Amino acid sequence: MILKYLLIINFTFMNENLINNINELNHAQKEATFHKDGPLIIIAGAGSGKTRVLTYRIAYLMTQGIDAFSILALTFTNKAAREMKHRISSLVGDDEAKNLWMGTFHSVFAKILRIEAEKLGFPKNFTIYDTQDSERLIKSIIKEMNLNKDLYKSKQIRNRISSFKNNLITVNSYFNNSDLIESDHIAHRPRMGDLYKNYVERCFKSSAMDFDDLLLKTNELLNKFPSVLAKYQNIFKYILVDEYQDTNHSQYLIVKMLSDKFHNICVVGDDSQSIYSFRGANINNILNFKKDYPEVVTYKLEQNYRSTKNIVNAANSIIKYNKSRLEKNLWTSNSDGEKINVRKLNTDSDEGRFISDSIINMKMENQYMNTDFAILYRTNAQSRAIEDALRNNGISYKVYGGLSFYQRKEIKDVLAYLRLIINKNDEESFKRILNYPSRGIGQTTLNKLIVAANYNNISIFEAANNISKLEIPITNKTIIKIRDFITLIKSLSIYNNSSNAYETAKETLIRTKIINDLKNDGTPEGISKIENVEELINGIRDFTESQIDLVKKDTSLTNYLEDIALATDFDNKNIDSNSVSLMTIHLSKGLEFPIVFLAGMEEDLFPSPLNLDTRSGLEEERRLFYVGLTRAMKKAILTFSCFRYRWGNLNSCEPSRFISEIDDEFVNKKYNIDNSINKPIKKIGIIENSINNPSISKLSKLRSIQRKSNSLSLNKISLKEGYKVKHHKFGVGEVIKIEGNKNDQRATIKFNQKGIKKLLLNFAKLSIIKKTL
DNA sequence: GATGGTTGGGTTTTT
DNA sequence: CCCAACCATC
Repeated sequence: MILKYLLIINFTFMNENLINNINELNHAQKEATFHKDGPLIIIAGAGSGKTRVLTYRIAYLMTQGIDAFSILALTFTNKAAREMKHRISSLVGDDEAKNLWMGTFHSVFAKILRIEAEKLGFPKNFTIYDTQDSERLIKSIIKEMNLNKDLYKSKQIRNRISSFKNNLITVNSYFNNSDLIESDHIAHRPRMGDLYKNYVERCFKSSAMDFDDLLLKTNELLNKFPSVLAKYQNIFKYILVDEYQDTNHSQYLIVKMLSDKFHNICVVGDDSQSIYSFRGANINNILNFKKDYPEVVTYKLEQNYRSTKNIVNAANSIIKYNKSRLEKNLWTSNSDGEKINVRKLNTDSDEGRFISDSIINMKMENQYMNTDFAILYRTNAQSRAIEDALRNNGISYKVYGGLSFYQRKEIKDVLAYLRLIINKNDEESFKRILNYPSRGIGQTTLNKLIVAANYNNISIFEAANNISKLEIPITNKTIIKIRDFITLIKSLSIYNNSSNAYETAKETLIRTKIINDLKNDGTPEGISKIENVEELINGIRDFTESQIDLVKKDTSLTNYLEDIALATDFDNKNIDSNSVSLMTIHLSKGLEFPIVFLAGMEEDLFPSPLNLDTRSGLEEERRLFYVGLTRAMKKAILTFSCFRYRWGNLNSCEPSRFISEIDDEFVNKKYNIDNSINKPIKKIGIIENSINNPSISKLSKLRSIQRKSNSLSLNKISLKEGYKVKHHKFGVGEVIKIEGNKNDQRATIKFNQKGIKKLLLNFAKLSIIKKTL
């Protein structure tokens, strides 16, 4: 009904292309697409076409005379934004689509903050600190404050500050909150508040904002300046938020304020796919949306177009174990497909080998391409064993995430120069390169500069710039070196004033002699560093060249740095590079692949032991599993190993509880039948997988057998007294005594539940939980 | 202040 | 296992 009505009215404004596309939508999708004014929430199950709805909805709004400039669409990744924009361009034309405000929260509001920065006391050219920068700064503040670094762990402190910021707890509100102060006292961190205060001040003095600041300062801006709020409220007449289940409180408030005038707020999400609580995401934002907008209209997209029945039903059967969720019934009219396969392997290397062998076999049998396969895992560290196997089999692959390109040391060093050229107050960049390449200015001198800067309440650069006036006790010889450094930065800065990003970057490499330094290194690592730096420079060239096509071209270094500060690995992704994709399940959100391997389905790995303390923690792990499984279109294969290397030791593992949570009728748990009797360590040598699976190549069998001898000898876990260990039957305990010779070691272990036991290490299935007391 | 070697510590996920 | 931080030496 609605559809008919709208189509008749609007036919002339919508082009045929758009009409044809929209006509393919199902009823619920159409309704959500055509909902015009007022708040709406779209609960969109996995693979239910939410991106299509969002895309068509924006295109549709544009045909209804709504100016592209007044539509704000917030996505979870920049890549998603770019793809959506591209798609909309093809529907309504590039001229209009390019005017849409589209991007991640961080990138959109960074842009706005640059425009409004001065109101908050920041210069327009503020630097964006990534997690590493923040942590380094916190580390140095902890040192300066003479705090015990075992109690004040920089990483933990950063997380805590981050969660303060994401919940809009400023330094002032911290000091007014007795609960927070008390909890830090209990945690033996009475100086937490001062630490927080110092960190905020140092960022300010550095003219830097961290990731959380981009949201916090936006809140501050909109709260403190009603005229600014009004301005953006009027600009953004229609606001759309994708992946709403993963927004944090700070983001929630921004959206709420901006949409307060027109109430044209559309949020899309799936509570079952909320997996980012560790960075402050609050699932209640989606669960309680109705409370904020009583007039909200809810649409549910429940038909899955992505996966087979077996996959959808398996996923449903898992998620029902979660207590808190919105009512939803995901279904599909796709074919049954194959059951979910579960495979048991000996070791993590066998797991990798099984996966790569399977890929080869499936490619031979079914003409799959490498790009049809994804290998997903819980932690980045798991990629190594899989990579080795793929490499040995000559399968090209690409690992996403992990240490990103821009986080590599050599890249950060070059970027530090570029950042300092733009913003001389940037403390972290200054510290990074003051003595890189080595110019004879050491830690002692740096400490003196920091003290002087703090004392005079100026940035380190200023302190170094005024070194003689400040009477810092530094020898003349060193002062000359510092002056040279300052002059270098200043001269590059002047050069940059009349050059684009590419020219400045090239000039920087020449004048700083970084390339010479790397060339002198000569090691393979050094060579790869040179290659990386070259890649960076090429990237900068591409950036400046791509700007030339744009209407508002901006080839400046400032613009480039802004661009990469919020870039992720995905943004540089080469989509048609014929490779198998490896990534964490987190990163796979929003993607789909015909064939998905979920590797490392083991207790103590997935679910992560760090999330098992709370019900909500476990439920989030389960949602993560749900996300992983629902990436698969045709086939999902779960693998787990009996033994896995962890920090250099071979540890025994047990299958993840999630495997048994899948309803039996959708799973093929072959390993149970073939291998249900013997499990002791002596049996490791048998390559269960190869025996059960004739399709695995002989070559691989040979390799596995060769491997076997290794496995056995490596199996002796190097236990020491005081270690905490876990036994599959006796539970957690502590090693009291080790005796016997190398091949016949026995350990006396005091188990928490089952008392003291003597175990033969050759046979006991033990895994190390903690190496010290 | 640079360098090289040792040790101890740490792995969840990321804009 | 892999890194960073620390220490001892030049």
